[in-house]
Amino acid sequence: MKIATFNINGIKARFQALSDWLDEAQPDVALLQEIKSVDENFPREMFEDKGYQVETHGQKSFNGVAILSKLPLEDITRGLPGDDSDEQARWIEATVVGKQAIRLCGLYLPNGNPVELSADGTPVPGGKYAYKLGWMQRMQTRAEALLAEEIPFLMAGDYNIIPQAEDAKKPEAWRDDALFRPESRAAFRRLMNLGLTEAFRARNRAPGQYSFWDYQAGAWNRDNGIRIDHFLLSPQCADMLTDCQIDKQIRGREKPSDHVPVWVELDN
DNA sequence: ATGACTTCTAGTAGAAGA
Repeated sequence: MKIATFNINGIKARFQALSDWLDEAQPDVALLQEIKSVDENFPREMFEDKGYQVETHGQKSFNGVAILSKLPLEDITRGLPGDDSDEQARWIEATVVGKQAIRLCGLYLPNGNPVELSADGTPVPGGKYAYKLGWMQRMQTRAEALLAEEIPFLMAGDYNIIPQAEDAKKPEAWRDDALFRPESRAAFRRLMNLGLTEAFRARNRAPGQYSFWDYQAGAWNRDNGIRIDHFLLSPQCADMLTDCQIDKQIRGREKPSDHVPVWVELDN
């Protein structure tokens, strides 16, 4: 089963590019982020015509996640548990039913900039960086609950985390950024230290492998990128991993997203 | 260089992204 994640940066602006990529890459499942659309305006028929079941968790203007699947989806839930006051659409779960069922978590982790710190160095409560770290703590709690079930699951999407210096062309430029600060990377490590496998690094140790290039300052032409779109696999899911790749060439096309798809192949 | 691009919503600028 081929499962992909793709931050499309707006479904209206990316419809053609997404459609073309689906036709070529033929993922069984696509986890989408930043659909920037309410559920009613998502062009679901266009994907249903390609054979996908479409489940969205949308929001006006910003954020929004979705799952497209050629295999049946069950037990769909929307929103990351742990804070009923959080209205941002960044999390969707479903169980994809193949030979073995896999619980899918599609996520759009908060960016976290600008970083605002109190005098004691802790994030200012109510600020964007505090929201990011709090969101990651809720994600940790959700991962612990799923691990306790001992089922195959994965958490994939735009993490807005640069895990290591080798995941950025210019790591020094990101030192104080919410994507690379020690607190952000530590929270990502805490997830991995639960026993989750980062699929790309399990298959490829090469530096300079990126999934995002800024629109500005010729970042793509200079290969000035960062790797921030990730798959974390539960132990039972990691057993099935046979491949993980980044569809880098997509970034050089007409009217691209600033992210490219990342995908795993699972033998399930 | 509190910038460059691109998206969204709104309605001619502004917010947000990373």
